[in-house]
Amino acid sequence: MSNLTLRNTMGNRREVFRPSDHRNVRVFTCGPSTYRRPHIGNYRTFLYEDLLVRHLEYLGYGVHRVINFTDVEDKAVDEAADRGLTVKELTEETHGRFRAEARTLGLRLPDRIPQASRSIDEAVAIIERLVERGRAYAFDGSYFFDVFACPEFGKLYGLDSVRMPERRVRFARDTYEGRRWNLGDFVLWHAESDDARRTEAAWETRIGVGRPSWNVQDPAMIVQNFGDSVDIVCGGIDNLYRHHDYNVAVMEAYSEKELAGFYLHGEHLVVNGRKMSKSAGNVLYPEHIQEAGYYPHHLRWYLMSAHYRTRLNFTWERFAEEAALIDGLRSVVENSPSAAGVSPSQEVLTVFEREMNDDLHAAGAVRGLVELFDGRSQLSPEELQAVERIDVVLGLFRDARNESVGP
RNA sequence: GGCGCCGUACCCAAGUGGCUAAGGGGGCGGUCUGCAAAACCGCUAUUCACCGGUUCGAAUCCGGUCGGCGCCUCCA
Repeated sequence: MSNLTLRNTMGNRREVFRPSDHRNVRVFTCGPSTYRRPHIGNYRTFLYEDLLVRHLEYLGYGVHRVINFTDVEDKAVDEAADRGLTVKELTEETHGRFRAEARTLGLRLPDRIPQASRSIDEAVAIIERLVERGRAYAFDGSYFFDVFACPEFGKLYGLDSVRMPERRVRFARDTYEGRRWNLGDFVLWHAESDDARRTEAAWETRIGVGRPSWNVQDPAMIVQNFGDSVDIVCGGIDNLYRHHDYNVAVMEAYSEKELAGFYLHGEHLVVNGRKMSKSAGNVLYPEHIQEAGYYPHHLRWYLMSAHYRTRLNFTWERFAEEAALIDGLRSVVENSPSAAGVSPSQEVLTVFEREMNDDLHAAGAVRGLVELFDGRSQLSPEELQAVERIDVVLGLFRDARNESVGP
């Protein structure tokens, strides 16, 4: 159906994309934290996922995308407890702001965003089955995943007996806090705590009173929305170690099927060569871009101006250059005469499809347009027609005739 | 300490085996202009951190060295 090639984190190889159903694609993407607001690096990840979904639709697939809120994880409970809120109230606050900012950036979101707090039954069912199969065990009201009952544990990250033998051996010998059997075992269910009770993040269930851990919330939402497997799992690179590999372990122990055909991981946005962090004081939010006099399309383009699997270094100097580039392109598009009934320029479509089918190289597609239109003041009606068609994916030009966009 | 990514001109950056190593910024020179700005034109890496290897051929592959960054704490 398409010539789309994607780099798959599983195996770290480029593979031709083929969903299990040749017409429909199931995409599972990790949503924002519910305990603090997303910064522009978070939005970079959501943007490449947005481009993935839009491009799959361009290629003719029906796409069922889930973006999730893991709203009962430890930090959400802590934050809610600190502020005297329930986790539900905290989630609603975050959710509203996220939707508003996403809309401004042109990120399309599903109408409904699943929440871990609404998939407790699925989480319990998963844990029960893992216990039945000897893959998980209870201790003092909590439940843990037994990594040694899972021979392939760590296969996504590469944590296997070939690459990290000492780690497996160490897991075999140690115990941790007298609770876990092995150091590598991870929690599936937290027994109820005072903070959890206070923030209403505890549920009475067949396996006890408590809440699902981060490691079982995604599997629960996958089961709730897709069943046993999906076509693509997406997220930021930091989700690879100890989140997606745990998801793989849990889901595959549960279903005895492969979780996903493809795993995509986006690299981080860094600022002046350093990772954004609260302690470094270099965290940038969309409002900082707005305050500097830029518009959402500048940020949207900037965040896609490097391939999603390469680290993007934010500097104001480079931001200004990229803003000038996209404005130049937009003004050419804006000055172009439209005409009904013309067929789109094949040359433009070819550049776009070549780049996007090459592991979603949106930056290459746009730079290809810049090269194609170099020195021109306007496009032919056929070229404009093509630009409008591919902009359904890129989302950079639609507002070219309407500058009233603003965060 | 372990694992991984990266190192292309003054700056940013594309390019992952083969025509003369994209592009942008900056700088320099020019056209235009009362002067300037803007715009446009031209110039700005015999070479891709360094050393060695593979190959007819390497920025691209392999080994090593140096340097930067990231991960190894529920951080997209």
